[in-house]
Amino acid sequence: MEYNFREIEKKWHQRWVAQQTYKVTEDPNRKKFYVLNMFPYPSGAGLHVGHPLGYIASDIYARYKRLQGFNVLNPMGYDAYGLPAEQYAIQTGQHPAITTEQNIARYREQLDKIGFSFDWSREVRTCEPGYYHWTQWAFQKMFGSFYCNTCKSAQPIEKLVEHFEKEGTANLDVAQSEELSFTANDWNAFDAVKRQQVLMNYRIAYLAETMVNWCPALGTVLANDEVIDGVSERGGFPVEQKKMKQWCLRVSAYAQRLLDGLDTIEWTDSLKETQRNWIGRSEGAEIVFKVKDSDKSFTIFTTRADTMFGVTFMVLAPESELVQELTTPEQKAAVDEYLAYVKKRTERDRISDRKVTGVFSGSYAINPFTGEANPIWISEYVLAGYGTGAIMAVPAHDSRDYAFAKHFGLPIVPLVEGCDVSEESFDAKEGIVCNSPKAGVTPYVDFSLNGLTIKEAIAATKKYVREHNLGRVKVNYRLRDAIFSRQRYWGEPFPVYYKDGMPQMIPEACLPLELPEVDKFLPTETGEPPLGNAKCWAWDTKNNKVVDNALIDNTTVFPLELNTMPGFAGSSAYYLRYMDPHDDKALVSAAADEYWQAVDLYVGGSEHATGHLIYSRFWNKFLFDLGVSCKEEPFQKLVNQGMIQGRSNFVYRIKDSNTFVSLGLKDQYDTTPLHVDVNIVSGDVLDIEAFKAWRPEYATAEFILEDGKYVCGWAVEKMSKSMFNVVNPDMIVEKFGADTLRLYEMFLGPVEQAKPWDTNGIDGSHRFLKKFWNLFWNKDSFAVTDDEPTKEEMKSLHKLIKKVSEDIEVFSYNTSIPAFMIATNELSQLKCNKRAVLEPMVVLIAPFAPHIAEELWEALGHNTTVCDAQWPALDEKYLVEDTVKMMVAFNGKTRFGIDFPADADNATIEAAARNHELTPKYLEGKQIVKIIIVPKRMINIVIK
RNA sequence: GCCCAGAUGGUGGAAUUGGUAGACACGAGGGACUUAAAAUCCCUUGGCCAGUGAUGGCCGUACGGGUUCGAUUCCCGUUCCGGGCACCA
Repeated sequence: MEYNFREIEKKWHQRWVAQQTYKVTEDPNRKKFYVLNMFPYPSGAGLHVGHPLGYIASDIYARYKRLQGFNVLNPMGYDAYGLPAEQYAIQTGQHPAITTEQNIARYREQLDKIGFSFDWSREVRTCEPGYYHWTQWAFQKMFGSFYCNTCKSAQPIEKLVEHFEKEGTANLDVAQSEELSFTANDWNAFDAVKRQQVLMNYRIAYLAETMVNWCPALGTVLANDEVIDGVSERGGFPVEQKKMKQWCLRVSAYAQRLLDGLDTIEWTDSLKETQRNWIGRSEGAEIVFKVKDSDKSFTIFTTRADTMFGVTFMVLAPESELVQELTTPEQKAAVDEYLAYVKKRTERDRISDRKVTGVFSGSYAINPFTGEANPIWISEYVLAGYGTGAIMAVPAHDSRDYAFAKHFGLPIVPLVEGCDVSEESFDAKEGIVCNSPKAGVTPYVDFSLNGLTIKEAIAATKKYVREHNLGRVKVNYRLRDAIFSRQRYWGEPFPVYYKDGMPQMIPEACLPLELPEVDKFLPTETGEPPLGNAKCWAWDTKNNKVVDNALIDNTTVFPLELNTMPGFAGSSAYYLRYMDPHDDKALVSAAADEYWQAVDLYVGGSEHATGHLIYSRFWNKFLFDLGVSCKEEPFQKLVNQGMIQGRSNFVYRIKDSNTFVSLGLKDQYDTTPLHVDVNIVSGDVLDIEAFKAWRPEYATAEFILEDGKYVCGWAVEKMSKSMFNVVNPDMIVEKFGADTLRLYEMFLGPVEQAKPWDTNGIDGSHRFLKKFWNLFWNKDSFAVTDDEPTKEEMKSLHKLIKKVSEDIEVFSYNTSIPAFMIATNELSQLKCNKRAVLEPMVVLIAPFAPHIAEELWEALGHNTTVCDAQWPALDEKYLVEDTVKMMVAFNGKTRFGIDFPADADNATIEAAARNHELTPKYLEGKQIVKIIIVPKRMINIVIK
């Protein structure tokens, strides 16, 4: 019987569906295991061979865990909201829901061919009301919560109101946008609108006028992680800074917990490092500087409190509110001119040319340590969004301050013994402090830092600042709050209406608030987001329903929010929804959450390090505070699959001709390399007829061949349509079968590593499956017998059990596949066709190649699927060797191995080594100095 | 600039974590079967040198040092590639 993969795979796909083989239910009697892939955005291009890599890797793990007796949750769904469907809608008028539906159908068709063990009954789509119900619900909960720094958790906003009623802002330690100060009496005197405004300062989901990354080409704002080098991540359009009223999530409140949580999870060091950088914790001090000849003062943030005696000027961010306050009338014209200049510059300009620019404000600040008056400058190198938007400049020990001081001729005072600041600043945090005044010399401070190390000096200064009320010790984070509004159509609508200009939540019982229909997907003529085109988009508070805009009276019927939520909203808690996907009472029931806990193994690309993987952790921590999720960290172990790159092929056209020259001869001509479709190239040899047919202009092409062949050049590039290097998994499945594809993708290299796709090697994997098949079949008869296997055959099997079990645990599939090949070859040479060996082999290969495993399992006479089999147990006794080969080395040079009984002791080995008849050649005229025996490995004989 | 991870044949990659470097696969070369092709099977395949030959010798894991009886593996320095952060005070 031949290995007919087409029939086998078709048969088992049908049977798996019919028998619901992969449906899972909570079962308290079985241990659970939750495997998850980052769900895909269903793009119009369909899957290429790179996409399934992570799915295959995790599917192998899921199947393995199941064979080990775990109740495995391995779901799949779609991150269905996204820009491409919306842009397609703008161009063609086709509703994004239709585009998305079509793309999902195509994805599903492609995924089904590869034989995954997904429980499709748990599929989620972020764009379905039953799903985004809970996205909206979570948003409302965030709106109704504030973050308490003392109890380190989110709390209902009502608690904060209670606090205000009793003591105003006294004794308040909470996360907030600005530090407000009012009494209980003040609060009680505020009207409803004012109270709402105040509460906005504390809510975890809040509306605020903020500087946003505005992308005019896309017509929307973007989050920081969606902007790369000053251009949009999608499309590469320029991004500018703009002040807009936006929904924000107070992610920054969770900065410390996001940082601490990293120590409790099994992620790669590099990914944790990326998140630590992104969170950007820095410990320092906030110090208050008084303005000279004024009652004003302002606060700066520094991590180098030890450099107080080296401050020679101050700098404000151009966007800082202090700029208007501190600019003197004489300097106003110059400052205004500078501000206009800064405003013109985009984020990209700032990054590309780092010119030293700035202007003097006219004011001076008094250094609280020395009493010196330092000029206050304004410069774009100070960022408004970090710290307090103002710094003290210490040019001797900060390279940016140094460049500024040199450019504007400001003084530079070094503070570290032996440092040379004539050419550049001394930024290192190592050395002994000098140049601080002797104790008692200034009327301002009564201590000196001279002689301390920098670290000691920082600590001493902080202590002094705290004790003398000059400021406070402060931890700052680079992590900013997430902008949560997008001016788009194809996203979750906010369950929010506006009354007196203040947002109100629609009642929880009325969720989900469904996305309305619009005639046009573009922004309105007045510049409002696409939802401004909706005719029926107003909230009737009497009847609690969406009604026609014409009914808006602002007494009972109010306008609804026109923005929608960003892409990360729907993907932030989807792993919880998979636990209980059809629950219409809760995001996830307590029982389901209690059973599945959190994702045990999460597989996906590292490109989500500062996006989805931060937002999800934040979102989950919030739900944890609410008691919805029982685990604080959502993803216990995370594996980043490497990207599969394309391997492009090139042909070389001789300039101004239609003649193409083969790779080896191209240097003799003046040629232009052109991408050629990799599907008409095999082993870098061009199929000339297919090439001529590929494009009309090549129909008359001529070729200069080498050895009768046209050899193409190649390069590794991103897999993309424009480079003609996209390899479609359907074609591979059609030609070789899904099992071959699965095996080959895993064999290609370590899962975590980026690697180019090269279809050429796939034959090897396919051949292996045929050999494996042929262990069971002899021509057309099933050849498996019940004979007793030999020890040697059992050894082959148990070596394999050991290797494969160990490899799967550490995701090292690329080395277990060779182990299968070796075992198959050994058994094939031994002509082993015994059930006791072959049956466990089928179970071992089932995670990797499930279709062939099912077929053979059935042929072995089982009437259950191989998925319900037991992972074979390792019996070490078959691996114990009778003899051990010890390597013998003379002065470190390895010469040969000698077999010893496995239980030989060192004395026996040493005696044998001394007397061994194989050694005289090396011992002639030499003397043994010592013999070192490395247990079970090596006898090292030192001779003289 | 700072942080993280790497560098092994023609190619993808192994190496029990300090013990015979190059498993396995691709590609290449040779052979068997065949009228032929496909398919299948077998042999060779890091480099250099010696030998008719079995075989033997030397070099070899980016580069330069070090530790060790012994280093792809550990330590120090250099170069190069990839990733993250970046006027973050």
